[in-house]
Amino acid sequence: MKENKFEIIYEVVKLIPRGRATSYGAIAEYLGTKGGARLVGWAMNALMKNHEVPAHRVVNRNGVLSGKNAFATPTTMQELLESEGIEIFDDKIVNFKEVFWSPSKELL
DNA sequence: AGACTGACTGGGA
DNA sequence: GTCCCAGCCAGTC
Repeated sequence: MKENKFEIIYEVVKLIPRGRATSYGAIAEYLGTKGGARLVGWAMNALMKNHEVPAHRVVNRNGVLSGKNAFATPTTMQELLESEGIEIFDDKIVNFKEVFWSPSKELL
């Protein structure tokens, strides 16, 4: 299954602090696969079954909830983020810059 | 095996 | 600032 990479992604996503959010590129960079940003998204797709992982904290570089459609409902992701204190407007994080969490920098 | 697609990103126009 | 093109890895047809 080669889910080894996905496993790392799960670990990183689960390590995301509450009220924070990160981008696919940040995780990809932490994994060492720069262009693997899509891979992260693909991993999230497989992560769907792993509801133990807060995938709602993972958004694209623009801070847009691009993967909201992967959740139970397109509004689930927004509801979860708002529930954690993150402000969402038009399916995108308002203060994304403030809630942005870099794994390779803050995690260390 | 070859080609297309996808929760993406970066650089150039 | 926005729009378009090319690159990346993994999975599916």
